[in-house]
Amino acid sequence: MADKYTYEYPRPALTADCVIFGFDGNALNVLLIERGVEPYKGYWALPGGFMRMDETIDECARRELMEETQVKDIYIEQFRVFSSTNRDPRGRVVTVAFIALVRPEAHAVKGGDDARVAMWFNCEEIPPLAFDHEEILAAAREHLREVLRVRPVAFNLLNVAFTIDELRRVYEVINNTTYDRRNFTRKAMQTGTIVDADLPDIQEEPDICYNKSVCSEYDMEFELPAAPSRRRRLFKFSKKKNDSDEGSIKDLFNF
Amino acid sequence: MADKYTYEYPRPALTADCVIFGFDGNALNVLLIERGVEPYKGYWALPGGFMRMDETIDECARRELMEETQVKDIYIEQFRVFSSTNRDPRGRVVTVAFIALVRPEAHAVKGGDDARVAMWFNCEEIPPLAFDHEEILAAAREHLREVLRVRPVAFNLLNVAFTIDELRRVYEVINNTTYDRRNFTRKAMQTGTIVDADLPDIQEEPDICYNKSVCSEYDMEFELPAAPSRRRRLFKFSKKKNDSDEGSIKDLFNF
DNA sequence: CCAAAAGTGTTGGTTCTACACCCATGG
DNA sequence: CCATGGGTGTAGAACCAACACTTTTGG
Repeated sequence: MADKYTYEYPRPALTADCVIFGFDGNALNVLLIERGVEPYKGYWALPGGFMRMDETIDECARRELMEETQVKDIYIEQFRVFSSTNRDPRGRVVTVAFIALVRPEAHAVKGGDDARVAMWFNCEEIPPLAFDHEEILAAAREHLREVLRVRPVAFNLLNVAFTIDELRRVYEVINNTTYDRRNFTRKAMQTGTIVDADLPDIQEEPDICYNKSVCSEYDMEFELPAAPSRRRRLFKFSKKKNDSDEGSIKDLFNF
Repeated sequence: MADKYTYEYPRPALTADCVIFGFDGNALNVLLIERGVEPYKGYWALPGGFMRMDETIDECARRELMEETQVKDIYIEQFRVFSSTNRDPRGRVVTVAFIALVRPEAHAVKGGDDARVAMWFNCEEIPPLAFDHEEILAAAREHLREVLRVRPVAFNLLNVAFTIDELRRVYEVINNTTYDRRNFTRKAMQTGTIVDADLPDIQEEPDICYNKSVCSEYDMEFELPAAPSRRRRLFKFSKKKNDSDEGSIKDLFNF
């Protein structure tokens, strides 16, 4: 209870906040937590918490994420530090914001282990949030859009095996547009980023989490979708770049 | 001198480190500072420093940058937090890493105002660096490559008026490849991201710093390149997106 | 049986790549 | 006068956008 830690110069408190995105087959959702204490008691907020001295900020974010979702195999990446001097009424708190993408399997959220109430909200129907979390959320959606152009992250919002229409819907929701079904299908297949998932592939590797920096242990504790009753064509993500598309001009100036 | 600041829980120190990129017409350079004190005395390091309690981390980075380059109109953007528990032998220090892009005008660096020695290094010939700065630098180069695909940042490495070949060289150096001169020219012009700079354009706006989040005051204290003796065709950056290229399929899966 | 969703090809227009010569300038 | 760098066009190949009908499945 006593203030035990002293320093020569003032220091901010450091936290990690996670914007956890999920996809329910139609819309993009975000996991929020209801605050049980002041400040902002009763408001919804992004899950997050203080960094410990024996962990990195990424480990901190992953720990918070685990507490909320109970799922290991998750894409997570930091995207921005928020450090306005007045963003927390209790004092100087700097937060590192993360985005996390979880597969539908993890959508069943047990209330976090510290008795907080967690709930999924449609991205388009967000209640007022605590602190500057609305700003963080808006930045997260923008970041997700950008990163989707540069790295194949969409797959982390789907089960390992998915239909093309599910994938297309993810792209549509994130980019807030619509795509022609046939053209999308052709493009996705001929670029070689997805392959049939029916049979385990030759040259097998864990095809999970494609992350630049922070990368977790792989897990694969998922079960094949119970009884594929209808014969829908299932795909999975494939890392393979199919041709020598290095440094081609057509990728330039696509702002 | 006494330790005056006490907290209930331990807190890390928080710093901002800048990877300052410059372009000399041929290669990509980075501005480094020689450390005058332990630890890593005599090593080269990224410019950076501790955040004050009355500034954001972005203001901190900009302040450090100003001290080194004396230039205001600079593109700067945070890109990653580095927080390994042992990255600084003096204790727990978390750093927010930034990339900054400066125009050739700023290349003449006066040694920083605190008597530190600052020097430009070719990106391909970097000496051993202090702390984890080599890792930060490598991440910065990777980040620069990614952001170049998504936002028109290359122009911040050139004078406001530039030739197409200069622009092409910037792209080549960052992406570590080469482009056909004619094809690059055609693409750059027909996408409408550059326009002739000869005469001040209609519909004038300050065409500086194109930055998503952190954005500075504009300045424009540059002079036209002394005596354009040969008639080279000069261009400048133009924000204009020329057609309805929103949500087109061809931009997808370009990993 | 019906409604809803998934699967599939073609065509015309645009864009990409690969490639070589001329002109202007500076030395 | 020569060397260098900057400027410019075309033709064949690949890709993109727009478009409608059939089959399957679930209710």
